[in-house]
Amino acid sequence: MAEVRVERGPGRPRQERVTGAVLSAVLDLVAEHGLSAVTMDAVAARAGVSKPAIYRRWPGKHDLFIAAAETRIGTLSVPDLGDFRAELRAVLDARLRAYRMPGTARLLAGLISASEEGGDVRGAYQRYTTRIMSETRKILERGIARGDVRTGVDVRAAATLVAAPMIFRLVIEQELPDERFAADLAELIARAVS
Amino acid sequence: MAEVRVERGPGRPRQERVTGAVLSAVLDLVAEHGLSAVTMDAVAARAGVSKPAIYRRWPGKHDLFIAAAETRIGTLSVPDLGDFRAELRAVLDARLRAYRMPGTARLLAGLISASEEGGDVRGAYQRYTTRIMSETRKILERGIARGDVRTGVDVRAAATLVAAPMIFRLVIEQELPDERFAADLAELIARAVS
Amino acid sequence: MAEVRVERGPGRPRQERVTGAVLSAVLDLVAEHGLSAVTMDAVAARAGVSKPAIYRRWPGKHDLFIAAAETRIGTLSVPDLGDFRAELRAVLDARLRAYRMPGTARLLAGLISASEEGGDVRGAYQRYTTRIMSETRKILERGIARGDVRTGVDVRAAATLVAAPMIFRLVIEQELPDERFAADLAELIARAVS
Amino acid sequence: MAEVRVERGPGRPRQERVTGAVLSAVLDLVAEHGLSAVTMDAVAARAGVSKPAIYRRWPGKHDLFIAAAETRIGTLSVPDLGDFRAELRAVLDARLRAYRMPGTARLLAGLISASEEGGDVRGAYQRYTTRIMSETRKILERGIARGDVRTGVDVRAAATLVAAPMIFRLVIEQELPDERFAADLAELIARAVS
DNA sequence: TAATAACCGAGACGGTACGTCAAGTCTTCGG
DNA sequence: CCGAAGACTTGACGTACCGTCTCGGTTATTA
Repeated sequence: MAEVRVERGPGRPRQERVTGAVLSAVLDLVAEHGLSAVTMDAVAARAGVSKPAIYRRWPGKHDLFIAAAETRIGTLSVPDLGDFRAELRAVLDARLRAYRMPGTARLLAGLISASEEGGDVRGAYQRYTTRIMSETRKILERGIARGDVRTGVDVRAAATLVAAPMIFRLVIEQELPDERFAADLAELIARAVS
Repeated sequence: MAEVRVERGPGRPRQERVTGAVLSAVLDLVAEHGLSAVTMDAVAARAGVSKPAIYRRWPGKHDLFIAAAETRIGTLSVPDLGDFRAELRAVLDARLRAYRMPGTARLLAGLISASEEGGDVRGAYQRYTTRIMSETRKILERGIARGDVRTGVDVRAAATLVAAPMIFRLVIEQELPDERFAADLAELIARAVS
Repeated sequence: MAEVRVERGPGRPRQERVTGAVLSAVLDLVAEHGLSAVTMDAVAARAGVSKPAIYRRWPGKHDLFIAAAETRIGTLSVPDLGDFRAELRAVLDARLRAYRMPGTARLLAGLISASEEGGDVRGAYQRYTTRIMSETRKILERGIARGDVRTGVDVRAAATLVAAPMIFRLVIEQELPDERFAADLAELIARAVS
Repeated sequence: MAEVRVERGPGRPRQERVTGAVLSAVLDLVAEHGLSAVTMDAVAARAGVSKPAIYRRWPGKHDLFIAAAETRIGTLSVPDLGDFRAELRAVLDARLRAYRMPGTARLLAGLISASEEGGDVRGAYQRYTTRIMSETRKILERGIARGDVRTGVDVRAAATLVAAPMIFRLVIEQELPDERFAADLAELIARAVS
């Protein structure tokens, strides 16, 4: 049984319960009472956990926040549907569902502010944004290979064109994007790259 | 003769000097030392002004921040250049110059977090975002009238498509947009709407 | 009408109304809402007067406070009643009536704190305390001359013995002195000095 | 063995160091620079302690001040000397020494103003004044039992007669009481009650 | 079986910023 | 020059949050 033993030092092991409870406490607080309610004390209280237990896991508030946000992305991988337009719709619809969950606008706002204020948070944040962009780049490249998408298209610029508008509507315009908006976007972007 | 009198109540009038000094102090501090350096005390000290003088003008930190950011937009009005693509480039270039000013990424991040945290800030913030979108809508409508832009295009969605990517690159991807990016965008968007 | 003109420089003369209104405003505020309610703004508002109008008359808050308290002493001069004990009762009764007016405890407390905090208030304050002591010294000296009071008695110490207990009861013990207390005091002091 | 356990709740216990340092900081500041120098920030700095640590122990400035003053009384208990006059001198001399310590006048002034301004300070202040009066009452009652003091004397009034003059001289007359004054007082009071 | 080490909740701690309030000065207008 | 109104500086107030530390006590691994 030694070969499956999880590597572990001496002493009492960390309780998994704590990690999960803290992350959902952050998400709940953001959704219910807004960014300013996400106090370390509030998180600890809500999670039924002590502050040191939190700081043992994340070095600071920003990192915790990003970790909590990360649980909300859900790595969608779009299968080859044989058609760029269809795959684009799949990506946008998946994002639409994610962004329409309660509190997402606040979550993104917190993420942005965390990434700007905290000096040591870049790594975690980069991981987050990269994950957002990657699926789009994949379908674009697949489209180019297939011939759906023009050869000259700059993949990175196009990916930004896909990812940006929905976040913009949510965070800057402060409105919940809807089906209609996703459809309009798909139409515009499909024309842009073909 | 009374009709040209500047409306003014009794008592000592507010000094314009103060308002201006405070707003630039905010912008300077953001650019030089980042969001977390924008302390009310720091702003007051930098502006050579007292804290109460600030709170007389803005109810809280968030409102002040948004007011400061508002001075950075500069209402560009693009003249009719006879061609949608040219006007689009003009808009994107203007924005590019504005966003490449030092500290703009931090400013926008602060703006977003302020708009999300503060309960009584919506008004000022709405004014801000509206101003960003309006010029784009104008050139789109002009293009539709002219025939450059196809009739079926949803103006609002298209305007979002113009405004979003550059802010996204700056604030989410945390990279300074460049000429090349602006050109790519113009090409993509022009194709999208024509 | 020129011959009755009070000597006066150029410009608008001071309105007597203001001085009186300010002094009573201080007394009213102390009596009704306590020491901490005596704000210069509150005084100005209550008196229907502007702050500069107050500062033209008194150099600072402490001086104003002492001036207001001074209006509450009322220079009693006890006539020769032929008997020290009777005159002592007259003095104590007069003081009793003054101290039982509403807000006197607070007034005295403010006076003490003003005299301790303000560096330039000593003069006005000395005038105040001197006035309190003088009548007692007079009846003591009259008693000595008359033979009611022992010759060896130190007048100043005895005067303190008369003045102190009632203020002590009011300000330190925080209780309203009554007839009974005045009578007990008179008895004790009369024995002490005869 | 549980019965000797010091009662202590969970969590990090308060550091006694803090409490002591704060109280002496208050006394030092009063003695050295006067009442107006007793700022919460100054106290915190002087004590090498943070402001919140102070507010955890005392609800406000007034309460802190009174607590600090309380450490200056020192419960003297006069032993039975067989003679009222001697015990009276002992009490007055003890008080004289206490009042001649530097800054005591300011301390008492602050105490009085604190007790009058603060709404929730009565308890602590009552404890303070009671302690001042009690020793005097004891020697009076002992004197009555012994026959030194006449039976009809109202103990409370007489106790006030003992406690009041020295504080009066210090705080109202603003003069340091001396040996001579104590002797005069003892003589007068002894005659008053016998 | 005992020792040891890391965990846990609770909560005090230093530091820093917040937004407010009062004192006293200054500036504008009008009388 | 006086007066009302009110903006201004200065500086203290009391509160909130962050991240750390210190308790008493618990749970696992190692000796």
